[in-house]
Amino acid sequence: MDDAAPKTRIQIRNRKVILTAGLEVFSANGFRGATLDQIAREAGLSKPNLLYYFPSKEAIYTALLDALLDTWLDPLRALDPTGDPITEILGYAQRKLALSRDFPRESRLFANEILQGAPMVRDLLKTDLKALVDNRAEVLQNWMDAGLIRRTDPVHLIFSIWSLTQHYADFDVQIRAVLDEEDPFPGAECFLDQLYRSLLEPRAR
Amino acid sequence: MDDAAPKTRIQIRNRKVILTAGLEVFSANGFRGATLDQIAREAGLSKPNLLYYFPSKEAIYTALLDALLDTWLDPLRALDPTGDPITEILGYAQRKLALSRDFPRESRLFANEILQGAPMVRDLLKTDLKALVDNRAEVLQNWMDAGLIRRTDPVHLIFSIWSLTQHYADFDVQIRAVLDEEDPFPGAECFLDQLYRSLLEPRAR
DNA sequence: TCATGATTTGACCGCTTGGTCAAACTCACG
DNA sequence: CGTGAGTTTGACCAAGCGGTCAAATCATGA
Repeated sequence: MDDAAPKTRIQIRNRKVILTAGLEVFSANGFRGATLDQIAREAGLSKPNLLYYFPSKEAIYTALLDALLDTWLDPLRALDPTGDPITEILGYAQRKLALSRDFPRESRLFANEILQGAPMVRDLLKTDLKALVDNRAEVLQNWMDAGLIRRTDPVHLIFSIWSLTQHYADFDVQIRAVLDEEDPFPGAECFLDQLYRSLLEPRAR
Repeated sequence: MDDAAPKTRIQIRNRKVILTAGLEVFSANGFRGATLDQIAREAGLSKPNLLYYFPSKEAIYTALLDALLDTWLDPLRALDPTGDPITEILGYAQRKLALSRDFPRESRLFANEILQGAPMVRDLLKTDLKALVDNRAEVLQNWMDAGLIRRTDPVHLIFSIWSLTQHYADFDVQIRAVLDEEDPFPGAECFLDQLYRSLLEPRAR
């Protein structure tokens, strides 16, 4: 954003510590709900010390969001137009689900931001994200036109993968309250596989 | 909660006005992010006047959540064990989607609460919600055992309907940023129908 | 060793927060 | 009209908020 490359080892370490603490606190409380005191306590630093490494609360938040958005969309970018369609789409869903399992706080940070109207990233959604989705929807459309997968709305298909996978991170509390098992992810993997296979595999005629 | 039946017309009207304003503000900012001043402004009342009708900020919030939870789960309760399975499940998904279309703020209020760890409703989830889901999962399981729909995990099936339908309310900003059309709901209806038909309709053998 | 820049912090500031309270106002009803 | 319960609000409070600053401490290389 505004910060050039950090120099000393201490800077690198402390910026990392602060971002980790910020992720913890922002993802659990949203931007407005989080406080610098909470983040400072979580990071084991004093409040003025936070503001020595980041110019403001908002700077910590946007640094997190910026880093997040890239890695978050990588699985979608990785979808290979020359690969086997069903394998590619199922693989995408599984990679996205793995992100929810391994980085639930990142998922909740993003969910909080969108839920509250995406004040910081709305423009990026309309440009970068829209361009990526339009592009990948075209890949899906080509597969459908070639009869390799059944016809359906490609954009809603992408939405459904986002929704179903992120749900297991964002609504974690609800899922664990309802489910008997400890770990919902094996069941989720299996269900998603079955769901998208049913939807996409061309029927014998 | 603590309040008995309101008496005068003014009380009925103002409690309603406050709850409407509270819904607007809480759903857009979460509990911690919302302020009484915002709610008072939205309601057209003074801040001390809010606290004449509700004992605290939290009381407004929990009153909203309590009212919400009931209506939110009605479509699931309405699932008829004696009806046609596919019609019932598709109907449930469509009714839930209609809730997202017609009451997006309620959906976002709930999403905020869950996302932030469900501090106010966690116990209800573990008792009431779990009981309801267990019960409806049994209905689904019976349909599967009878061969009326294909076998799949009934609880993950319910999760998927929640996830896919609420997504259109909770991630509204993202969807509108990506989608070309104004109104995502006709496309969503169609997609969900196709998705669950593919998953559930028994295959010819 | 010292000097210099990087790092850390206690004290503080102006503002917002949820909430209180006494005083004022409104209104139905005898 | 009057009177008492119901309603409204300006002024206020203590706590918490994001952020500042000067002074203290630390680290490092000459």
